[in-house]
Amino acid sequence: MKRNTWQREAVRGALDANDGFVSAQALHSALHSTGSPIGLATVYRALADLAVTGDADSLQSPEGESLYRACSTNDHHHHLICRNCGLTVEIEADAVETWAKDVAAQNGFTQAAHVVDVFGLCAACTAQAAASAR
Amino acid sequence: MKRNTWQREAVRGALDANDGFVSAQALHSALHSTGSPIGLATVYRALADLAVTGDADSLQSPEGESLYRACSTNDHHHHLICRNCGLTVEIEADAVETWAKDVAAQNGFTQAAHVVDVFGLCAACTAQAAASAR
DNA sequence: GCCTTGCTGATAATGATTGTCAAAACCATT
DNA sequence: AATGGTTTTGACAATCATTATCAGCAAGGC
Ligand SMILES: [Zn+2]
Ligand SMILES: [Zn+2]
Ligand SMILES: [Zn+2]
Ligand SMILES: [Zn+2]
Repeated sequence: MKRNTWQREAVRGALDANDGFVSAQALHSALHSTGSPIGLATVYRALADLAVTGDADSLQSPEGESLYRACSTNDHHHHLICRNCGLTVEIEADAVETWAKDVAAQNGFTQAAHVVDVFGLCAACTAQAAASAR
Repeated sequence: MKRNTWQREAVRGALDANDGFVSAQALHSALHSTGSPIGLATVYRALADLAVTGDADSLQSPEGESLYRACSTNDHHHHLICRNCGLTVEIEADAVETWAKDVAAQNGFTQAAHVVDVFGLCAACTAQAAASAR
């Protein structure tokens, strides 16, 4: 049976407190900075559990790191992510869903899954970059 | 100036000989099995170069490993990949291109890039899986 | 409160990738 | 073809994220 521990709650809470996608390491650091003595391995385990149950979304950063986020819905959706500050916008794209399904079927593929993420610079970071370049 | 070495050619050749996406480690093993004494670090460097120049496509496997492939075109495109045997189909999706651009612009994002990959089981692997399950 | 058993955390282990740097290979020039 | 400045290579160490271990702790049913 699955038990309830304060550690699991702490990780869930830390995820909720973060707006963008964060790594397990970053979340562990954040928890430590608030005085929590939670272990790193436990953070990894909790995040993996949350991802399995659908309570957290996960994706691979372009650098190959696993990032997690507590999204507002557990329905299938995608993300628009600022590569500078991590600001994340949840996006739905029925057109992309059907396209992915169709392209797989047309090529004889089954059990299709897809990875669709958009990375860019948010308006604030764009302005900041322009200012510092001046 | 960039020099031409047999190592670079060997990596390019090994990539061409492989139909699907392969990891640097796998490519190094493949080269070794043919008797090539090329070093692992060199394979990593060559692949990084090929990716920068656009001669190779790269993506992150769902497990976070960097995979490379020599595609038939250096134009922007995406991939449908068999997660069992690695069979890869190059796919174009103008609809997805415009969608990605639009969704970024509508949210004030600039310098947008996107990651779009479809993973599944190819027809052959699907049949094989069905047979072994019987 | 007791007991069973899942959970935690310090630490070691793993595995991919990158850094180091002396030796070897390129290549324009002589 | 030999020379020399520069780049590239490769063996190895170093990093870094993630996972495995495993003894001790604690959640929850009794
Ligand atoms: Zn931003
Ligand atoms: Zn989708
Ligand atoms: Zn296949
Ligand atoms: Zn595209």
